[in-house]
Amino acid sequence: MTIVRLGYVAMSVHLHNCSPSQTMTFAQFQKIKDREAAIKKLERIAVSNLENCLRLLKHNKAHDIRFFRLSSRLIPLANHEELDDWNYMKPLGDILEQIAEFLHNYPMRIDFHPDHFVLLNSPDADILKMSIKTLRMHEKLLRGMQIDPQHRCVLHIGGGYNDKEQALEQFIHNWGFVPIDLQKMVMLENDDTTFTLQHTLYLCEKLNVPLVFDLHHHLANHENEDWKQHWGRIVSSWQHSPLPLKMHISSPRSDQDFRAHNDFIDAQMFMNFLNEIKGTVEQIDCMIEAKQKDEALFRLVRDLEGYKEVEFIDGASFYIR
DNA sequence: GCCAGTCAAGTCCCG
DNA sequence: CGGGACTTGACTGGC
Repeated sequence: MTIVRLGYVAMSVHLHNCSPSQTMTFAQFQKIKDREAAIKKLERIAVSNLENCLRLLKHNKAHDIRFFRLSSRLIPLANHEELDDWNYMKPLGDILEQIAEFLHNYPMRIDFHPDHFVLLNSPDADILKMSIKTLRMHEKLLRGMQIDPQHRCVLHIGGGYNDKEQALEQFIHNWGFVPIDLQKMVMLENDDTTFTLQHTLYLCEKLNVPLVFDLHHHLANHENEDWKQHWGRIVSSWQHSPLPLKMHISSPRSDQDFRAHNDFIDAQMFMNFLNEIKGTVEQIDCMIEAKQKDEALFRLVRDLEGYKEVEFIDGASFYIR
């Protein structure tokens, strides 16, 4: 028997005017002559994004959802080199406190997936530096929400740079330059174009990092490997984590456009997977990555109600026997 | 009010 | 080596 908990990504198709990713580009920023006023505008956007996050968390509570990925675009231009003097955390104290209080009363697994330009294996020192800076922003936000930062940021390994083996070694080299507290935040995910499950396992085992298995990516990018042969290693990568094993679940948009995310999740595909792994872990948290966001989660729940081996605990988690 | 184009970022592909 | 595609959601500008 295994407990399965479902989550979704960053925004809701049901909540209107509730984007947690409102933004301002650097070009727009520069057009505002009064720099102080421009920074004030950035701060208003960031506060609004976090207020919308709180609305989303309340929406999650109303639907029993206890697993959620926050947008990584909460603070526009937070890491821009021209805004180094801006203390972006200063105006966020109050709203972060409100989120912390909400999460204290309704515990939820919160994590981040920093954008794909956070590259810890870059051979370019400036890109590595910027990546570490972005991880630091995530760490500050987690602290502000009073969330233990351990294993909250899922990253891809990074670029292939014409030599994957070398690129993996570069990751290990660069890891030494990542502060220990930021190392602890990281989880690694197999990607759909470059680094396969085996590549990712190699790094995860070497660096003691949990592996977030993305089944869809694996199907799009593998070298004759069967994920089932490696499942035990995936589970083991979580043995020192305070959090349950985490996965990404998505369905292909079409055979022609296989890598793109579908609006919804194919329930039969998901059940086939769960039937393979049930009993191997106590609990598994599945992040639903679908274009229709929370609606895809709700539809999946409805579809799963038809399976006899599924017994629902609440609106977003169930036992599978 | 809608649709097409633009904006961020770094990688990768093509010529 | 340079330009364009890729990806994603938000936003801007034209009509």
